[in-house]
Amino acid sequence: MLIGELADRAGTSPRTLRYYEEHGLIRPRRDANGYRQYDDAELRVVHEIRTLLADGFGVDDIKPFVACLRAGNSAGHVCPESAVVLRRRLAEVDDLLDRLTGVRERLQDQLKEIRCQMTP
Amino acid sequence: MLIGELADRAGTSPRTLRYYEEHGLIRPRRDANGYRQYDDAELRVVHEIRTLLADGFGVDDIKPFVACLRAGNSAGHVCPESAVVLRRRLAEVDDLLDRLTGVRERLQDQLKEIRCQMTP
DNA sequence: CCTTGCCCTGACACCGATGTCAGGGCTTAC
DNA sequence: GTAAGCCCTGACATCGGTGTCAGGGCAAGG
Repeated sequence: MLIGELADRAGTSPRTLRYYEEHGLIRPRRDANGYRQYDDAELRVVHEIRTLLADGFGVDDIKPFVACLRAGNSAGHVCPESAVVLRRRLAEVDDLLDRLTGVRERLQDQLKEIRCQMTP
Repeated sequence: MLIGELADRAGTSPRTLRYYEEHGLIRPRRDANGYRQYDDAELRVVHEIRTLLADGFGVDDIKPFVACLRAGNSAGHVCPESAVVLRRRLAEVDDLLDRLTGVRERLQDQLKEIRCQMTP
């Protein structure tokens, strides 16, 4: 499978796949051409990568998940190295949720204050 | 008051104050030197700016708040123009909270799955 | 032969608030 | 006169995933 086909099947672009490769997430073989050649299993890997990115992981965080999948596991998150990253990200998300909740309260208070001023 | 003093009092840097000016948030007078000259009221404005930035507003969003303060109001958020921005940001924050909550659930599920595998 | 369509590499653009550096001017104190 | 410390402008760097363009190769079909 060439890069364009994999990109289509994964719902992304060749540019993006080359970026993942540049960061060590995928390692396609090369045809005599120099063209990247992917086998079907890579589709699964790319899906894993994109799901994790969508959940706010960085490319470097994702490496353990990919390694875990490549090692034959049924999912990328069932390895201890992945768990470390999962826990770190969970802490970040909790932090973010706390701060956003605070922001939300301040916003609501300020909006409330406007309405009160309008009916003095 | 010169820029360095205002920066110190506001807990920020001259660079940052020049950036706010560049984006139309503050307009200091100039000494014969060319040096920026700020009066005390600007400290209040800078605090407002920094609070809003910390709550995730962009510099453009902040303009109505500053205008509201300058118009003699007790706070930057008590004007209808500010309310529009407040409501928009509140919607953004709600969106973000929803998505982060989803992420958090996925993370917890995956962590749970690891523990289950360890005690089969 | 020429076109079309895919592939390759390398590089710049984006967004937004801030840091930082270069190169130069003013004021004050020694 | 000179050193220190503030000020000025202008410009590039940051972070991260992606778009996009330039310049060039390869393959298949007319």
